[in-house]
Amino acid sequence: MAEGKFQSSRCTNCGSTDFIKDYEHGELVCEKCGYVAEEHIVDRSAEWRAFDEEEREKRDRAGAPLSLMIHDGGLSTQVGRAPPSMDQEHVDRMARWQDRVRVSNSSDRNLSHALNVIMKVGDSLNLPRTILESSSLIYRRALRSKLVKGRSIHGVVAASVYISCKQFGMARTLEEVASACAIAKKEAGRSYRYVAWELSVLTPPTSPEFYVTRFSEQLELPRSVEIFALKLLKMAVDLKLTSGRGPTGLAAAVTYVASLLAGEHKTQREIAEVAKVTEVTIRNRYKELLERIEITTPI
DNA sequence: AAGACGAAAGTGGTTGA
DNA sequence: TCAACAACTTTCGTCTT
Repeated sequence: MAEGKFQSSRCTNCGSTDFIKDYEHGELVCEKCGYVAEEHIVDRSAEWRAFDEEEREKRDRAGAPLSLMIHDGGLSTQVGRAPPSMDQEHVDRMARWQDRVRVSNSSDRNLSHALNVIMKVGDSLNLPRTILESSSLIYRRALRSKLVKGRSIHGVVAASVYISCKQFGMARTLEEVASACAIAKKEAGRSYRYVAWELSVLTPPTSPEFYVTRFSEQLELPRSVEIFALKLLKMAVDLKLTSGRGPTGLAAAVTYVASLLAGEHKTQREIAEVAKVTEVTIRNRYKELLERIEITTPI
């Protein structure tokens, strides 16, 4: 099994046991040397469970992969935890299921259409299959609860995708999801609040740390800078500097400071661009940070 | 000249009466 | 429904490197 490889949590390059997760690419990367220990961990859904012996044993004993039906109805109780994995077999099953319902009644046609949209959105947002499957389950629950009636399919798809991104800690903003669904942010937001409320799905705000990882990657900053930024972020959280603040602005600010102090200087403009916030916001955030934190030179 | 700074006014969303 | 509010944006003049 591919998962087995992942279990040896020692870097084959330098022997370190410290790994960090790259959510953007679903990779497990050695903290010391940057060696990519395992790719596509998100697709295999290994990263959340690989260090949990009990879970792994359970799965080993069960043998076959967990069914798509299992997390149906269980979403509201699974907040913060990743649903079971999905492999090629699941994708095939989903496709077959999609084909099967195509000719049936109106709600099945609606579902079929929505699944197509979800696939496209997932493609343009670079989302792993696990999230797409989870999105489709949320959509299906919304459909069953008659939430789609009188609303646009795209709106409910946006809500479903956004909710499952949040549940998986996948850093995607509402704006990005909305634009992938070709709808306005306002409509996506309305739809998201409605669906989340009606389905009683708890969605904690996306943690800034997921954005830090993503921005560092997009800016091609070295791993050390990202790690430093995460440390700064933790300080900010501990100092309660984060409440009420947008996660992207915060992530942008710590990324900026980290890049500065690590001698890998990026301009406020560059960071503002990938973070989709303004330079002013970056300045305001990091000013607050510098007022409260004694910066010691990193590395 | 580019980057950073910060003041001031404007925007869109939330909250609470 | 409306006003107050906080976070954020836009714009722009000024300072720094």
